[in-house]
Formats: sequence, structure tokens, C-alpha cells
Amino acid sequence: MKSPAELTELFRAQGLKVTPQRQCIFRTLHDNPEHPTAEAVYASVSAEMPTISLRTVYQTLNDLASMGELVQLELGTGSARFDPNLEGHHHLVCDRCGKVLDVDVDSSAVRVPVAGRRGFNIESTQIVFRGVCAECADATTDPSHINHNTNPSQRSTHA
Amino acid sequence: MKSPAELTELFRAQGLKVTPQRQCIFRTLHDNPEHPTAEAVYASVSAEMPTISLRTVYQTLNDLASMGELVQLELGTGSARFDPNLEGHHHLVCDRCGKVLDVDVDSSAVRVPVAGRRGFNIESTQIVFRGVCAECADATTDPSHINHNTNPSQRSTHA
DNA sequence: GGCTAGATGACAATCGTTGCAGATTGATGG
DNA sequence: CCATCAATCTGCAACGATTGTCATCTAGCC
Repeated sequence: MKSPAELTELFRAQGLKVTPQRQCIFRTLHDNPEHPTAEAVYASVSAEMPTISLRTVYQTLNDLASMGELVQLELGTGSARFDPNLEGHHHLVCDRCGKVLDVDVDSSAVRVPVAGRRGFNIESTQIVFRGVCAECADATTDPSHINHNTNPSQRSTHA
Repeated sequence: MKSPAELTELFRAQGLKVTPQRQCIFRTLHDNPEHPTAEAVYASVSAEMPTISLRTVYQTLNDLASMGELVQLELGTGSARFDPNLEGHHHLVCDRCGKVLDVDVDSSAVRVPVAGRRGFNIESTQIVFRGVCAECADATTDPSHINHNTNPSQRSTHA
């Protein structure tokens, strides 16, 4: 993801204003590029700006996403995650704790034969590997660490 | 997916009861194995059993999913979809109308090198191809058909 | 036919997210 | 530096999807 300074320029170039709230969000995303949820970003930013509203965080994240500076991921973990990593990559998702890790995989290996596309114009390919992360596997007998991770509320949904 | 008769046996074997409502849902799923949402199943079933509640549909779909007779998909299209197709396959998702199509792709081609797994135990691999379906592409100048498809409410989320 | 665990249906509640409205403020030109 | 105005902020209400609750009902078994 671009630096806070670059994002500032980009926003101005689009006629969008750069408020302290937004700068704080830019910095937060730049410092922990870990697939945060909107709620997680809100928590980080709140530490610095206690009066910021969750609404503003959503607004800014959506702005960034629609400018393509962020990718919104819906991984069936209950809430959307925002990925500042724009390089082609894919994800490992823990079905127990909801943790998401980036993984490099050559997705060019998967191709849909034209016959199978039925007119579809494919624009992107996303691969999700699901399973159990190391911590959750270790904790099979001691599940105390669960929910200390990135995402507590976890549906058993597969996306 | 298994036949209604087989599902009936399975449910009984698990100590679950087979009510007319459930049989109706079994039949519905068997007849239109098209990634329906819970709402869509509810609509179909309601035609035959006007008094059934949406709660019952969710309950039964969840039961089926946890028995592995159905796969719950979260594709960022607003609501969960239930896939009766248990064969290894992947999906094409239209970013405009939310339509979901099955596609055969050999996912064995994508492998995460052990070094990249960081202890993750990968249990399944899901590939989502996003783009624009034939109908939506045709309708670029005449978007009137949009929302006549499987999923009207569509977030621009990518999963 | 009667029993009982399990299911149903009506309704409220939850969660993540967005719409709204009025007060506030960044960016621009003087 | 100041005025102007559109864009933004916050707090709250509303929304859609899904699940909890609970009193009533019923499938499966004797």
C-alpha cells in the first residue's frame, strides 16, 4: 500500500479532503498491514483519536477500496477485512480462530478453459486455503488462546 | 447431493427427525441445485408450505451443512449460498449481478510450498473467479436485466 | 395411543454495515 | 489572514442476514 503522504496526494487529486482522521487511518494501515477488520482499524485509531467514529473508519476504508488502494476481502469470518497488500497473492484462513495469512501462489496455473466460462469475462482470481493454523493445532488440548487472535467471531462458513 | 430418501435416512441415523418441512427442503434442493440463498430456498418451499418459517429453513440448511451434505459459501454477495454440489469444483462470480456458476478447475495445480504454510494445516482449497457474466456484459447499455438474477443485493466486496 | 426429545413458528435480538442530519472543517481564491 | 463552500465528521437510527428464545407441536418409538 502507498505511504500516508502518497495517499494524501491521491485523495486531494480526487477532490477528497484529507482530515486528521484520515491521516491517522492512513498511518494505522501503513503500520500494521495485517488484514484488519474495520473494527480493528477503529480500535487502533481510537487510541490516538478517541472521538473518531466507526462510521468515519468505514467511510475512509471504502474510499480507499474504491480507489483500489485497498482490497476488501470477504472470507466468511463474520466481517470484512481490508487488505493493504496489493501484490498478487492469496490467503490462508484458519477455520478455528479466523486468522488470515498472505501466501504466494502462482495463480496463473489455474485457468478456466473457454468452454467452461459460458461467456464470463474473468477479471480476477482469488484462492483461499482453509485449515487450521499452527497455534490452533497446538491448542487442541488447550484452546485457551482462541479468540486472542485477529477474529473472534467465526462462522463455520467456507468462502 | 444425496436424494431426499437418502437424506431422510441420514437424519434419522443421527437422531434427527424428518418433518414434512425438512422433506420439502430436501426436495427443493434436489430439484434446483443452483447455489440458492436461504431466502431463495424459503421462497421455493413457501410455495408448497406457506406456513414454514425462515428460521426452519436456516436450521435445516445448517444441519445439512454440518453433516457435510451441503457446502455453505460466503462469496461476498450479501448472503450465504448453499451449494449441494459436493464434487470438487470452483466458482465463477459475477461482480455485477451476483450470479454464481460452477466451474471445473484442477486445483491440484496450486500448491502452497511448505515453507509458505507457517504451520498451517491446509484442509481445503477454494478458488473464486470474479468478473462479469455474459448477460451483464451484454446489458452494459441496457442494464434492465440486472436484479433479475440470483442475487440482487451486491456489495463490491471481493472474497 | 402415549411419551419424550427434537422441531416448529412467531418474534425479538444480534452483528456488521450503511443512511441520515446537523454541526464542523479542509482547501481554495481573494 | 479571511471568507466561502463543498466535503467530512459524529452520533444515532435503520437495514439485511442470521440466530436465540420459548411455548407449542409432532416424529419416532414403546
